[in-house]
Amino acid sequence: MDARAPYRPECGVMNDRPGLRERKKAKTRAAIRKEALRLFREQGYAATTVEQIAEAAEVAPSTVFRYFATKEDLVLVDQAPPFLEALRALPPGIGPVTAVRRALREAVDAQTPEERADSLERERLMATVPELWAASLKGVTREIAALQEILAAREGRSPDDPQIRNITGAIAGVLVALWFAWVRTPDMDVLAEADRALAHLESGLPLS
Amino acid sequence: MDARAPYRPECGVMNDRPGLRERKKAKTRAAIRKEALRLFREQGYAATTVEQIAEAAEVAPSTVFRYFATKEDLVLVDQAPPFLEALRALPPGIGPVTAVRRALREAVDAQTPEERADSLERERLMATVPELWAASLKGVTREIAALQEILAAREGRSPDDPQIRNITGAIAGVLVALWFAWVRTPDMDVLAEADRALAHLESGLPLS
DNA sequence: TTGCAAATGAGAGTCTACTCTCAAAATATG
DNA sequence: CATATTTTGAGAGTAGACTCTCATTTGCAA
Repeated sequence: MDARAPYRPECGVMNDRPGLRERKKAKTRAAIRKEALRLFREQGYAATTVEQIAEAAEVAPSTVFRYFATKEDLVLVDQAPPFLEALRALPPGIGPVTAVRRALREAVDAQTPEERADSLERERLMATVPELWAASLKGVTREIAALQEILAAREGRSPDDPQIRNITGAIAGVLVALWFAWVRTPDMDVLAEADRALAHLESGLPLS
Repeated sequence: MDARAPYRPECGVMNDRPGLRERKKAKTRAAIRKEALRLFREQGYAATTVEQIAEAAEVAPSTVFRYFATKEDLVLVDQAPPFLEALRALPPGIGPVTAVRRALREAVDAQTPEERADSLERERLMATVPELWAASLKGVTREIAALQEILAAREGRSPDDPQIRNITGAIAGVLVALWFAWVRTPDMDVLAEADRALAHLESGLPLS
C-alpha cells in the first residue's frame, strides 16, 4: 500500500538463478502435485482427501490451497500443449488432418523421454478415473476450441464454418476414441496408433 | 421379513392403471427433476443446493435423495435413447454413417413435438452449463460405447477394431462439435444440421 | 546482524452433499 | 371403519472442500 516500493527482491531482475525462495516454491508445488497424482492413482480421486495430500507432501492443508485453488486444479495442466504451438507454426497449404499428424509427431519428438513418460502417465491417469475426466473437461474443450481456430485460420475460414467444425470434431473424436481404447490396452503404442488413426481419417474412413 | 407375503398391493399385477400410489410417485419424481433443471438453468448447477430444489418441488430434502441418489442423477437420463434402438433395428448392408443418419431421423420422427422440445431443452441445458457436461459424462461415454458395439456388430467386426473405433469416434466427434456450436447459435435447426454434418463426414470431409 | 516482506502452519469455521432414524401421514385391503 | 404397509417430513449427524486469521518461520537486503 506504499507507492515508494522500497523493497523489491525480484523486481524485474530476471536473473538466471531465480533465487532460493522461488526455487523452493516451485519445488513445493511440484511435490504437492506429484503426491496428489500418486494418491489419485492409488486410491481414486474422490477417495483422496486434501488432508492426505498435504500429509504426503509434508505441508499444511492450507498450503495446498495456496498453491492450487481447487482440488481439481491439482490435475489440470497449466500450459497449452506444445502440440498446438507446433500446429500454429506449420506452413499453410497442407490439409488439416495432415497438418495435425505432422504437428503431433513434431511435438512428441521435441519431448525428452522423461517428459514423454510423464505426460503419458498423466494422460493415462486422467483417462482411467472418470472423475478426473470430468475435472479435465474444461481444459479439453478449450484445447479443442483452439484447434478449431487454428485449423480455420490455416484454411482462411471462420471457426464457425460447418466444414471446419466437422473436421475438427472428427479429429478430436478419433483421438478421444483412441485414448479410451488405450486405457483398456496399456501396451498399445499410442503415438503410432494415433498416426495410423489420423491416416485412416484422412483417407475417408473406409472399411477395408 | 415374512415368507407368507400376506399383503402385496401390486404384486406383479401389471394393471393398466398403476394405482394412485405409483402415479403419485411418478409425479413427485417428475416434479423434482423439473424444478431442479429449472434452477440449474436459472442459477447454475453448483450454485443450486438440494435444499432449494426440495423447496421448489415442495418436498423435504431427504425425499429428493430418496428419488435421486446423487445431485448428478437429477440431470442424467435414465433410459437408453431411442436412437440406439432404431439403429439396432436397421437392416445390415448399409454403411455406418448412413445407418446413423437414418436412425437419427427415425428416432426424431418418432417423437411427439413436446418430447422433441423437451429433449432439445434438456440437451441445451446440459451443453450450456459445463458442470452439467461433466455430470453427464458417464452417460455420454456409455452411449458412445453402445454405438460402437452396434456399429461393430453391423459390420461383423470386433468393437475393438481400430477402423470401427475411428468411425465411431468421428461420428461422435462431429455430433458433439455440432452440439457445442448449437449452444452459441440457438436458432440453428440442429436436426437438419446434424444430417448435413453426417453427410459431410460420409463423403470424406472435403473442404469445398 | 537487523529488520522487512513473504511463505507457512495451526486451527477454528462455513457450506453443502449425503446418511440415518423415527414418528406421522397417506394409501391400500378387507 | 380397521389394519397393514409404504411414503414422507423433520431433524440430527458426518465428511470433506474451501476460507480466514494470526502467530511463526524463512528468505532477502543492507
